[in-house]
Amino acid sequence: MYYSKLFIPTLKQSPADAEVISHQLMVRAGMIRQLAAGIYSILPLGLRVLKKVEQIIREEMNRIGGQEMFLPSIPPAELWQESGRWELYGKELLRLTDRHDREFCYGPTHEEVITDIIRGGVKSYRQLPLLMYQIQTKFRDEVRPRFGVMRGREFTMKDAYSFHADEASVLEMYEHMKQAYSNTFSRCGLDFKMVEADSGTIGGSFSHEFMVLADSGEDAVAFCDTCDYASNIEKAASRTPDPVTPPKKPDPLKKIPTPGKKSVEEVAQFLKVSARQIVKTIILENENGLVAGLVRGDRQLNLVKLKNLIGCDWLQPAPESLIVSKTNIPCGFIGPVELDMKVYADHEVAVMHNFVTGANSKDAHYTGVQFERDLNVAQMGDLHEVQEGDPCPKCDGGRYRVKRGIEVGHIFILGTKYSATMKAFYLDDQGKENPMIMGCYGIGVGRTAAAAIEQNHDDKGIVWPAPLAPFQAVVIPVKFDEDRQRQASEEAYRTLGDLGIETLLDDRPERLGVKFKDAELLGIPLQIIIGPKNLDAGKIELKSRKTGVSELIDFPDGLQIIPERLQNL
RNA sequence: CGGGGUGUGGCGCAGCCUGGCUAGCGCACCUGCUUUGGGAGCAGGGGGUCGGAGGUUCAAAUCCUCUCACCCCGACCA
Repeated sequence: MYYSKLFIPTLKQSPADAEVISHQLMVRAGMIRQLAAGIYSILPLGLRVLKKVEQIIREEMNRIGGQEMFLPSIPPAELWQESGRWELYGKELLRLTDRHDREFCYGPTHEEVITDIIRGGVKSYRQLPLLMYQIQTKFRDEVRPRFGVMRGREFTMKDAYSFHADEASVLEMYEHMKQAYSNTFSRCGLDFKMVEADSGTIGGSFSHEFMVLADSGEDAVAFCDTCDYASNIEKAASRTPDPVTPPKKPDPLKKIPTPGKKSVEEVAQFLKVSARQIVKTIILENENGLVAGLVRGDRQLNLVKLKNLIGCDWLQPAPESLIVSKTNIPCGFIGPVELDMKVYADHEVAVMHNFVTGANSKDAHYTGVQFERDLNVAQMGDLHEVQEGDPCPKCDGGRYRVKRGIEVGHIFILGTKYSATMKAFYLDDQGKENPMIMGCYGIGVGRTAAAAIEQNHDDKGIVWPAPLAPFQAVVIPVKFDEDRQRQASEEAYRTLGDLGIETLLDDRPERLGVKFKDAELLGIPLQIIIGPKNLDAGKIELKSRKTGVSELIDFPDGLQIIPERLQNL
């Protein structure tokens, strides 16, 4: 395409409200424009990239037997009431009312709709398994949209759903999905990790996230430096600590005045002990009231782990006002000894002796606390968040590393959660009715593109992996209005087109520097520079965006090597 | 939802505290001349309800009240 005919509004300066690099560059490169919080217009150049991502996803979904379809973006409330999510989903679900006062929502995900269709069309185990998918606009009324298309409210998502007659079948599909997702993100040129993820109430280890490693990621990924164990930090298991031989004569419980010393650091300094000798007591609130979580002083409590251990519906830090009104103990001095609520202890705490805790009264702490003797613990488990350097739970000698990640894909097995409540039943070979077993699998299309930029950019702009680039090559004449250069440029443009290369011809009457800057900002993998001196010698210049290395090639025959060059980008 | 911040041509900003004359600067845009292998120079030009509403005042971008939008920091998610 001819650059002068396209709408590519590039900017020299970043918009003030763009925080992360991918957002800045997508705006500067003329790919997107913001319309409202978390709502973006996708401009032609941006759409070309999204279509590339979509096409890769399509090919990988089709390869494992996925069937593409397109579901309504605005489903009626009844389906959601039937599944129970009309109430459960909360404010993130954008609710709409039509002229007849009927309720609808803008679909944030489509389990209900697809389950409704499948239950009407599938009656026999012979029709299973099925894998259905769509690529469609979703809307989630996020509390805090940010980072451009990385966390928009309106966004494009590939969502897939599978239906099975038995567990083995869904597990097999799950493995296919892992492969398809790995292929997809590899083909997008991304450095990613497949990690175990919290599967919430569904249980089992059947949930994986695909994380693109990038400093701007909103999630943390913990992975072993030796074996292949990797997990979202929310779920990353810690190694069970070795038992510690108790001292022959344990210290007695002693109440020590610690005026004004609230934090672990303050108490440790004041009592001249290490943070590892202190036990932190964190008060949380769930549907049944207050509970306490215990972790070592140098650890952070992992809320997801504790929630899973308790098995409650929700769990959050209790506000200080609530704690004080219920317990009459000021924050900073709470401890597990004779605390009037259920106490859950991290397994590291269980092997401690002679430790320090709050004394449940203002300006005082206990020393010489003994786990067995002094505490009444409801349950113990792995409750702390792992840190860089912690031992790997799966292999000997391995150490955890922790990095930031962007969640671009998530797969999990749903089981019969929707099929049971929505009565999606099939008849098995005994003629018996069973709920179908389901899996669901999502990829954020725009987020994948943004993640690609986070991983592939430099101070000049985007450096697209060739498979995602809006154009694979750009022909840059030094002066387009000079006859010989124009003819050579157009010939190069045609030749590349014949070779199946998507090419941009920069025919604008701009100075060369401007054309270079734009080509670099846009991140087009290969530049073909056509100038008078090189033409005299029958040559043109081929320059790589990524390496900045340029070489002279014969014109026009040398153009034939370009498809091969692109293979390696 | 809590806490903080910002709204001034398409983009980035100054002006506001201490009201005052035609609202200014850089980039971008239009015209002309010169220039032309790394974001050109000169000259001329177009474009702004100063987020919105109300108020104070002889006079409001500036002060007051209300309101809307957007951004940033904390619990959810592709």
